[in-house]
Amino acid sequence: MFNKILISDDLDSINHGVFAVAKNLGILDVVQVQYCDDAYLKLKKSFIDQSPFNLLITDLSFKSDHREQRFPNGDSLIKELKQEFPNLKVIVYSVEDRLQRVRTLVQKYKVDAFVCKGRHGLTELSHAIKEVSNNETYLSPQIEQALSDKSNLEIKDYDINLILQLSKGMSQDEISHHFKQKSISPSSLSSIEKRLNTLRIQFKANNAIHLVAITKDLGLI
Amino acid sequence: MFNKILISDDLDSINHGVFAVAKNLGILDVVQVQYCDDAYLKLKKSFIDQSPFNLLITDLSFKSDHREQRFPNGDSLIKELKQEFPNLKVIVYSVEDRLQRVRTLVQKYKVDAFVCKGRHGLTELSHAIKEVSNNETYLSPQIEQALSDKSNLEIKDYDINLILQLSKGMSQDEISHHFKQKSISPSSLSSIEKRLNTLRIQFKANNAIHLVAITKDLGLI
DNA sequence: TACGCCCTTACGGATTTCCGTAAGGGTTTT
DNA sequence: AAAACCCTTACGGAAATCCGTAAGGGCGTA
Repeated sequence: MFNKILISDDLDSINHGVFAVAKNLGILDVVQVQYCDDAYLKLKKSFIDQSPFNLLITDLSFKSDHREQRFPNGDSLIKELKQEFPNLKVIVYSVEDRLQRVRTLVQKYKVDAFVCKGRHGLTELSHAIKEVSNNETYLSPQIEQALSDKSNLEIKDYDINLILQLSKGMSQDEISHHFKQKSISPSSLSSIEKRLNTLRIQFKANNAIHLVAITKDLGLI
Repeated sequence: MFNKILISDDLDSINHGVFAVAKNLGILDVVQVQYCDDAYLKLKKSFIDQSPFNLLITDLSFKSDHREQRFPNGDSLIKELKQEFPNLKVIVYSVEDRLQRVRTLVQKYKVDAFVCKGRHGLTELSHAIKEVSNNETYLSPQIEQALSDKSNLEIKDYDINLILQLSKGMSQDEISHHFKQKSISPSSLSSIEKRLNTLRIQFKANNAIHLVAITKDLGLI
């Protein structure tokens, strides 16, 4: 079991519960922060001081306020940490349960567990901590399928970027110019039309508006 | 101060903290539920038994699971309760901080306080309980402006419905037919175009796609 | 009543999106 | 090497959108 862990969540109400769970598992050294930047600094320092944290439990979305932040959300923090401290275990504790989001988190950033805040979030979190301490991974039941099989549509960064530009109000023609300028390929209007067409089919969208609405709901953009 | 209150939030981690706050204020009878339907039943019963709850603290969004629910979210629960038990005080405790959403909650449903879950959510909640017990209302600082002045664009239910249909993939022509069938006025294609045009201007949207994306972000649809 | 104002609706043209076809280039298969 | 395949791009027509103009009706005010 871990002996020193860090909890990062902007909501004070949540920190409450997570702290209790950690203490319940017999973890003595439990530190809490409410900003990703604070989490980073505390982790960095702990490694320099040769008394590193073993585990980070973090939320994904953090409300922004007056404090200027280098890491505006959990995603960016995790990305940096996993590069700098590959041995640090990371558990995501978030309300996020959209498969696409979970998938990128787990596959790209290699988080060790993903627990959904929910009616039994704390129970699941407790399981997760145990599993991760045994070098296993853990996913909340409702998102276990996120990694498996079919639903694994091949959506490339290009596609996401494309839909994102659309959602920002650019016409397909403007996007074409924009891509040409940034030398993103394919950039011809025709190709963009074609790509959007296949995306519409994949997502069963009637038109571009529908496509944007759907992918927004999925958390893809 | 209240002597009997009900807390309704699907997240176990949150209930933790809210419970602590209530107890801290010296409230003896604090009951927790994780479903809106349970909240409704407990409230109903308490009134029948002549020992009514004085206050409901509830979240807005509840994850749906296997249990079929009459009230899928806090909004619908509040709407019903305020009709049936006008004397019951209601505090919303939610991460929601989009002004448009707050506004309809406060203006339409007459909730007594709206507290945003945040870094100091529990502190604010404590304030709110005190204020409401003195027949005052309370809004978290970051949303106080929600009720005041300018930002009060006149967006009617019709407009929201219109954009909603758009986001569901219907063409403007289809929406026209749909409205005619449901005798929603105006229903002509021309009027729909016109209305969308003014909405685009209001929201500074370049086109319909942009409009849907913006209003989705605002929580309007 | 007459006038002005606003809302609904119709119409027409410019622009954009949607969708099929097809040519050219690169890679893989046979 | 030829064939098959995939991807990018071009083109053209149908459909939908965007946008201005204008006619008619309801309502309040002078």
